[in-house]
Amino acid sequence: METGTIPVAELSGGVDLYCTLESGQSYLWRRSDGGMYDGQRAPEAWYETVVDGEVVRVRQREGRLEWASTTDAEWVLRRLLRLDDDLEAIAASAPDELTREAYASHRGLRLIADPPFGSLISFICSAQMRVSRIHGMVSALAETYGEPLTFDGRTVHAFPTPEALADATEGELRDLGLGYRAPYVRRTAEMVADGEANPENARELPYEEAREYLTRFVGVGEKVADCVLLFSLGFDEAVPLDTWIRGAIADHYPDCDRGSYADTSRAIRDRLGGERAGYTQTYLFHHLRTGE
DNA sequence: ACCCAGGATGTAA
DNA sequence: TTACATCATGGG
Repeated sequence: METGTIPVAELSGGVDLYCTLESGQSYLWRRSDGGMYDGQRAPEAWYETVVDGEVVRVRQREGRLEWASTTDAEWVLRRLLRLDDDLEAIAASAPDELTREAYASHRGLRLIADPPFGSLISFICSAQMRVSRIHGMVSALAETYGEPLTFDGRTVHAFPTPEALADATEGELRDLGLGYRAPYVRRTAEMVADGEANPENARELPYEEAREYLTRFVGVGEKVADCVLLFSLGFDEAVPLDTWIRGAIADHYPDCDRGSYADTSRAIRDRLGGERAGYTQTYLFHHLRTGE
């Protein structure tokens, strides 16, 4: 076991592990106390995930991030949690009063950079679901089809491989509570397993082409594609138009409603800060959804 | 019982 | 291109 610490004071704008990992961006972590996405902070609780077969565990305590892992995980954490983003500058770029309030209310919330396949399946599951249930569904997938790894006397499940999910039957997935998303997950996993397409391929494309590329996966429309681009592939300009953001547009940016997804997307992207509108969107989503 | 949740798909015009 | 019905499931 390797361990280390990262002083929060060294990070521009700090970090808040709870806001970052329980704001509906990532469903690939689990909290060691069993709870998560219940709206309750668990001070000093460990968060665990598996990346490339390595267990990574992290918690926030006494002004530091403490980590423990099967490998030297500091660079992994810096990449996953985007610890080198200049959060102070990003928050200072809030375009209006509402978004300033959102940034101020959730200091330390960082965008995450999840592994693409897990992010893709997570957001296929997210259709018409509450965040706590999405996390439950993804956890069920991991426990059922993911490789179990033992670390420090505990069992942690990796997110399933495309092959493992492609081999699942629709009925099995429905039994896990996926509902009508079950065939979407199975068929998309099959596409990746067969090499027909891969979410990684979107990384090299211009933003709107990348979004179009991802919609070839079954169960992926423009909104889910934007989530994968923003929360996994580093497209900070992506603004997923979900029910909460559409509500914000109706209440605060009515002139940005242009009818179609693509046109509304361009308008709200310009309004929320262009190249990093997605950062602002993520704060706005968390701010409005939690009511804090 | 009714409504809603980080929507997508298939069909019809 | 846009409009609409349909799709599961659990929690309020």
